[in-house]
Amino acid sequence: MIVSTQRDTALTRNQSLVLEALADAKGPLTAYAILDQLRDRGMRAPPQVYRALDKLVADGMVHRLESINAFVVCQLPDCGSRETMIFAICSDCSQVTEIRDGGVGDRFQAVAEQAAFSVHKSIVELRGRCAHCRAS
Amino acid sequence: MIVSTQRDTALTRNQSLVLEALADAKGPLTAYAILDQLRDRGMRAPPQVYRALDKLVADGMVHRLESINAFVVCQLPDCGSRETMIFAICSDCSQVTEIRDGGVGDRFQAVAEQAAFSVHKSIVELRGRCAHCRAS
DNA sequence: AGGGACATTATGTTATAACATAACTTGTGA
DNA sequence: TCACAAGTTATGTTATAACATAATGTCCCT
Ligand SMILES: [Zn+2]
Ligand SMILES: [Zn+2]
Ligand SMILES: [Zn+2]
Ligand SMILES: [Zn+2]
Repeated sequence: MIVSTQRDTALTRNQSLVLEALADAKGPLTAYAILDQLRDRGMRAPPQVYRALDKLVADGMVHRLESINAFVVCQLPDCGSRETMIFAICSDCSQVTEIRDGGVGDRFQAVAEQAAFSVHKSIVELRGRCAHCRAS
Repeated sequence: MIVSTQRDTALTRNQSLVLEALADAKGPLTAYAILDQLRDRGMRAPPQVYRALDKLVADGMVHRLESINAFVVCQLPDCGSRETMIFAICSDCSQVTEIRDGGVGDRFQAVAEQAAFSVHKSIVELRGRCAHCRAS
């Protein structure tokens, strides 16, 4: 039921539907899972979902998890910035914790500089087990 | 803690072919690109390539790049360990530089601990431009 | 103001490309 | 004959190309 976006133009219907699906989900969803979930609200084909996701990701309201081909709603404020985020993805329950850590980004810049590489975007995904799954 | 790899066992024919293809390539290759390249040497279907890749990745001789669904031959010694590697992937020419940096892994452990998350594997992929592409 | 002409943006639809694995069969050597 | 590598077929999963239509905005002319 989250609708408010500080950053940009108002969301279109499809964008709102996709964002709502992700916000209501307990964890990340694949594009096709979103599609299945929204079929009875008019979503019919992959491009509709992917186009909505493109916009939401560009605005920092949703993040793509590269290692599991899935999408998760942003958990932190001000993710439109280009700052490095760390995603801790539980291999058991697939729940995601989003962590902001400025130091990591600085470190990447430093090591990349040694390799004469200019960093535009950093992808950091930690695979492991969350506290809940370790306890059970 | 189990750290044994099958590195000392000889590679099978398909494994050798796939490793050779990746070693000869000037950048990462997708599984299907490898398949196409090896058709005239007997490779016929995706499972053959993926099974070879599974073994080479498990042994640390090849790395999977999650953000581009491609594979690259290891550029550093002793990658069978669980140490964190950083992959700098040029968005222009797709060439990859593999960087070892122990500090980053320690940092991940620290921030994950704050979130009660136990890290098993770290994925770090930097997207940007290599020196050569920036110059041209 | 009102109404076309045009551009722009969002959406819908079909088809297919690209990536990955399940399931089964066959060969091969200890 | 048992295990395992390899081969084969089919299918599942993720993502985009290509084209068509609808909705919206913007301009100019009357
Ligand atoms: Zn975020
Ligand atoms: Zn968990
Ligand atoms: Zn390596
Ligand atoms: Zn380059």
